[in-house]
Amino acid sequence: MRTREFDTRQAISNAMEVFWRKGYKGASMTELLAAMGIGKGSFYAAFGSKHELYLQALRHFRDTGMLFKHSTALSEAKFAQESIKELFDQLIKRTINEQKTCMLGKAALDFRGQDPQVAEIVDMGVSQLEKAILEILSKAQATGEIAEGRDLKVLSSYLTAAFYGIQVLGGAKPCRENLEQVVATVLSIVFPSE
Amino acid sequence: MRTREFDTRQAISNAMEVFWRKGYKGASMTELLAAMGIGKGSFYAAFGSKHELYLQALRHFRDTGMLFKHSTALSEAKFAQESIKELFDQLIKRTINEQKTCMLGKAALDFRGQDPQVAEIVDMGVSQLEKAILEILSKAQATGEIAEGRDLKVLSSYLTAAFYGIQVLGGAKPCRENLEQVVATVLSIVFPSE
DNA sequence: AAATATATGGACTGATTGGTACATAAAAAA
DNA sequence: TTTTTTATGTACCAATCAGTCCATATATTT
Repeated sequence: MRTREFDTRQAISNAMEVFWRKGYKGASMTELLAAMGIGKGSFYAAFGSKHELYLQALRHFRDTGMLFKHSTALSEAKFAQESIKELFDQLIKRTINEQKTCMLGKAALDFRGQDPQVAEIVDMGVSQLEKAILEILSKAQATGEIAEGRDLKVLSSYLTAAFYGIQVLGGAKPCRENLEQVVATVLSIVFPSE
Repeated sequence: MRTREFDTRQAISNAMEVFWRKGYKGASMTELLAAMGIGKGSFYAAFGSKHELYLQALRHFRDTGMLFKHSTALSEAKFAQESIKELFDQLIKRTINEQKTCMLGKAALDFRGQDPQVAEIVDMGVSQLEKAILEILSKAQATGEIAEGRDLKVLSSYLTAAFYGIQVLGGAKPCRENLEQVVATVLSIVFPSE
């Protein structure tokens, strides 16, 4: 036996960064290998193919809280409105400053109806976001912050859609003020002011 | 002189379909030429490069009402709510049935901050959508369908964001019923029921 | 009808694509 | 220490990539 000289997790993480920035087709093996810091031999022994690596990178993105950082901290905030606001604030910051959008959302558009494996990962990821939001809203409903009788599942889908819509709008027109106003409008239906 | 044997506009339209389905990198010249029905010689004489063709395809998409069909009919509907509802209904239909999303939105994510030429076309296209929505809302405000004092610019940005968000959500989770509920939620803030 | 000018298709280019084969290196097991 | 087993780097592969070149075809102009 001979031990592996690289850290698989770290390699996937580095590859993810490349896929995130350049997309699947845009990322060449040469570039990926350079980012991972390994040679072809090691790569194909460990991962099998570029496509397989991409799936791993997507899963890594989904499972390491890249969608929204500090999700637990978010859901532990006192008021749901704060949590959700914070989620969108982070989103705007990333959209404007880092010019990065959710890798899963991009994958959803790139592979729509073409790759069942990608579809499953994306579906799970989006469901995860919806579920996290739903949990926040549920607590809020329990404490009276949100009125009884409102359909929280629909609301969390609604917020998820808004989450992605803002990324596309921000990609096309990176104007912070505009995005903030849109967010305020989005939230006004979840948390009416009067 | 020798006259051109193909219709430039038609060729661009055909190429657009390929780019629309497969993206920039995903569309090979071989495929594009086949769709356009011309040879390499003619192509490079007429268009110069793949990138140039892509820009033309994007402009074509933007300028031929691919975003939402029958835009004039939409804005001539009696009630704004009907028009906007129709816009989103068409969107859901296309998202679910044809699995096609707005080419400009995809371009915005694919090229964000990387290609100024693409950025300009996308920006114009999105502005065009916002403007069309704004016009509908303006008429609605004039007739009292929308209350005075509401910021229509923000509302139209909000609806545009929703427009794109629904495409991503629908790409990830193609469930018609869910999308319809989300649309209902989106519209409820623009047109409150009571 | 001859001259001109441009469109056309196909052969060809070098670079790059993702992926394979294999000889060697090295660590664990014996 | 020797054997075994796997990791590694490199040379190599066919296929495909976008793009060039050019001889030929064809329409317009004279």
